[in-house]
Amino acid sequence: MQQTIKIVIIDDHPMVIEGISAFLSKSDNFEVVACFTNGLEVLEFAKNNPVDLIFLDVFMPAINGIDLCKGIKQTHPEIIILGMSSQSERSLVMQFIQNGASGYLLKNASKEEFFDCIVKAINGEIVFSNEVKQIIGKPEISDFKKLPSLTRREKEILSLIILGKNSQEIADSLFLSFLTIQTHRRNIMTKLEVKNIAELINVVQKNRIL
Amino acid sequence: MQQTIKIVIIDDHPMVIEGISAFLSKSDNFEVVACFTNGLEVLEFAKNNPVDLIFLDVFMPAINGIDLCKGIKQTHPEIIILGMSSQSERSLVMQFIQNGASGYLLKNASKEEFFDCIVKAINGEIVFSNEVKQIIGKPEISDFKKLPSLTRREKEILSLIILGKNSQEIADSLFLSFLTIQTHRRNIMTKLEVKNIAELINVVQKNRIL
DNA sequence: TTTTTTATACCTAAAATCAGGTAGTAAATA
DNA sequence: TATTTACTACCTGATTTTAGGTATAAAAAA
Repeated sequence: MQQTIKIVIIDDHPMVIEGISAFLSKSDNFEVVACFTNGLEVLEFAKNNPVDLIFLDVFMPAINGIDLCKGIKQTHPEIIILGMSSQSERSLVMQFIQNGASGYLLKNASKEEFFDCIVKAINGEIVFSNEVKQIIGKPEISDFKKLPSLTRREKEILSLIILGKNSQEIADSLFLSFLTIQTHRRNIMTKLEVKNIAELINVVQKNRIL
Repeated sequence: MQQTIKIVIIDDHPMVIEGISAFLSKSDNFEVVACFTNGLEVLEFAKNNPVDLIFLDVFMPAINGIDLCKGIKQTHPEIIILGMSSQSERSLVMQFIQNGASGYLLKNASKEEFFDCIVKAINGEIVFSNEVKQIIGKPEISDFKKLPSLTRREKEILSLIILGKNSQEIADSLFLSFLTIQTHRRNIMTKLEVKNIAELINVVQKNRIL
């Protein structure tokens, strides 16, 4: 008989914490040793306490789940991390795995999926809940292109475009020439390979640029 | 001593159901009589079983929470409905209340907020979790304008615009004249009071048109 | 130090949107 | 039945975006 698996849950929703805890308490193999609604606290906790596995909500107000995953893995590479979110994009899941996570679950996963994923992840597998499997099973062409990086100025202008400002308004508010804005605008759209504002907004939202 | 309050939970996330159930089981006053991940089943259940209060997730894959709320209230006006979601917009909460809901909670609400809201809602109050109170406390001008209704054709064209199609592409795919699309386009933008595509997309997403 | 990136600015021209108008037919509603 | 709404289509003109080019100075990176 092996030891219990020590689990930490990080989610800004108390009810989700309560829900996962309730799930896991039904098995003697799992022990929830800590829960945090603020992601950063886990780093302190892990220094002083053994942790086997972390459930990590990807969308939290204070810190980005992807960055937190990276941070945890840097100081505690032995901890298994499973990402969670309500909806998901293929590219997001991939980014997460690339930052050291061992798997990704959608929050609509069943109890069985949770159990199954924990066990497999502990054994070194990369695991996904069923719906995530479907998502990552349908790769889009766009997923293979690595995202171009926008400069600070480009992001600044992009955010104003998305708010609905036209080039002249952006020029006025940034004290730049209208023509400069046109240039940046063209560079942004060329980089992101879109041909109009609607596509631009779609790409930005899908890939969480900004 | 009054009877227990019979509660139904509707959410497509098993873990959220588990979480709320765990919350509520800590008080003898509450009894979770049923849970559904598919919203429509509740209508059938309510025909044959007494229900005092329903927790209703607003965003579910099959049916829209707002419409479901309306549907439940039509056949069972005596049932208290509390809406839930992870994030929220003022206009959404308002729509929900207008459709007969007795309150709205964000899913990051604490156990205490849940208890408090249930009791007050049962006593006839309209209740909001703390964060929702903040949201609805900051009314925007746009919230006071009631949403104009778009026709079926307009919605169809709107969805294509948002996908990034231009007028000619939309005309081709719907077998209509380019000029007809221009007219619909103008009508849509006039109705929603926006002056370009970016603003259009913002309004559509904010108000969950489509 | 040389090269590349970033930010700036201008020119021209095509394409698309935005904004105003009118108008006929069919369907739904009062 | 009369009226309104929805859908269709066209005309004109102004504005804006899209797309191609070039170019310079400063900053950052190799």
